[in-house]
Amino acid sequence: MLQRTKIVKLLASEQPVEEVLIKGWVRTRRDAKDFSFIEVNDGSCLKNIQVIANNNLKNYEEVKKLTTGSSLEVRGALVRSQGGNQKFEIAAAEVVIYDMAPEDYPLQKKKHTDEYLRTIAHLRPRTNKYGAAFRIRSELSFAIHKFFHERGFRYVHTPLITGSDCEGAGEMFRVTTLDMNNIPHTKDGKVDYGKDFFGKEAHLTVSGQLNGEMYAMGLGDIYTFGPTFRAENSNTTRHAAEFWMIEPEMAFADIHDDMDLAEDMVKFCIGHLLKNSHEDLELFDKFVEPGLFDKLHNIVEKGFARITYAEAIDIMKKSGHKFEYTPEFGIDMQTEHERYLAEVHFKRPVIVRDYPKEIKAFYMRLNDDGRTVAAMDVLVPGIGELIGGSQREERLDVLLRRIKELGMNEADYEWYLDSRRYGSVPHAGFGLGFERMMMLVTGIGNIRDVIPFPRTPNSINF
RNA sequence: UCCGGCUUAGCUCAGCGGUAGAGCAAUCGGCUGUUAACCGAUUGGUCGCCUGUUCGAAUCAGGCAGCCGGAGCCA
Repeated sequence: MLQRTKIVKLLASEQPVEEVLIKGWVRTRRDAKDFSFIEVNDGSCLKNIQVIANNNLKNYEEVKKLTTGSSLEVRGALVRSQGGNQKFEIAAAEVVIYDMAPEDYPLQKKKHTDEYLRTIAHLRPRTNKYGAAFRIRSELSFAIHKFFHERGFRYVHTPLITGSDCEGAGEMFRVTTLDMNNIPHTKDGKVDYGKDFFGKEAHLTVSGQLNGEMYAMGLGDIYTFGPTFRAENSNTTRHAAEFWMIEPEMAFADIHDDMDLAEDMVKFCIGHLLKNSHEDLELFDKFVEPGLFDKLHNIVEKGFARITYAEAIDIMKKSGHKFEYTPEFGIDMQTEHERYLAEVHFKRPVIVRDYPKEIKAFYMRLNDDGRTVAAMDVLVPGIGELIGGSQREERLDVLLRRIKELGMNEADYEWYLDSRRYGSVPHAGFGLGFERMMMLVTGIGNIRDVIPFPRTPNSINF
């Protein structure tokens, strides 16, 4: 029984092969006098393989009707091509048609806009661009795991449903099994979550960090890589309600170890893609972001700039550049500031650290100056904030003081505080938005186009 | 959520007060080792929805919806 061969393997062949079997979808068909050229793609790579279907095939009349999008298998010989655009092609001995795509197949053999393809997100992986994008997405995921695995980090699965409604990273989606048309109430008129599935309020996670820290305190170096949910009404090209995040956490590490890890990880992943996804990346360098390869090589080869928040403010003040929001110590950095630093001033990724404590989360470690925290953001050209991280506050008394200052409920964090009560150690970590990294490496400008089925406000099709 | 723009054939768009157009796709035919093939013909639209102005609205005004971009929030 002849085994199916993936097209990527056939196209890499050095020699003709007497008999091969391929299965895939028709991208386009062109008729010649006594035969038909069929371009077949099976998703294993960007390129199609050209099939020569001669009129001596017993179902040639059917083959001549093959439309774009139809599915088939072809048995035949891999032979050297007479045409100039490909080394090998398949001289078909048998073509078995699985399914003929009717004339209303929505994908034409021409360029479609991203906006249109978003309306048929279930079919867009069959296009060159989206096929390439999602092969890259797969390869990038693998690179992330490879990077951490090689460094001895353990992969931890933190929960997606959480009982603490105060992780402090944005609006959360409620998880409930209560009947929305018949909600139970307590005596004082509030919703009685005691009758809900978990016996208390539950939400989808906005971050696995707090759980991740607990595992770093046991396993040393860990990372999470999973879906995250934010119910923010954000309508931008860089936000989705469901996205994937990578969150490493290192025990016995400070903010500088954290920055090193972030920079190494970004460089490793891009290096991996340059090596393993070159053909797919070429499409993006050619049609999506001219100069993409230069940008990626630049990131891998040059170090990231590293400055403090105070220095960043200073650079912007002295720049003479006109900002809509004037840079002053204490402000939260705006998109225009991040872009100026990464795109105009440094022209490469820049890590900003030591932010005023007022604009950062409670768990970030208070610096000796008493007014900044050991937080760091990695800003990259074109994207803005790619990574946000910090050294965590390991001193129980300082952490408790911060929780009080911010008016948070200490009782909600008892389990978290235990890590500071029993064998507390300096530790640090960060969060990386996986889709933003996808945007960085492909040049794709909209987060909706780097995630298979995007979820954004008012949009949950497919 | 705020600001701006867009919505006309399956797709991409033109038309901007006088009864709807192009290119591509599709369909049919022709030619051809072609390569987003080529040549010819045909099909295809209550111009997003509602209301108003006007003798007359795709075109002007108002409202609504959807989409796109920017901002905020952040990953």
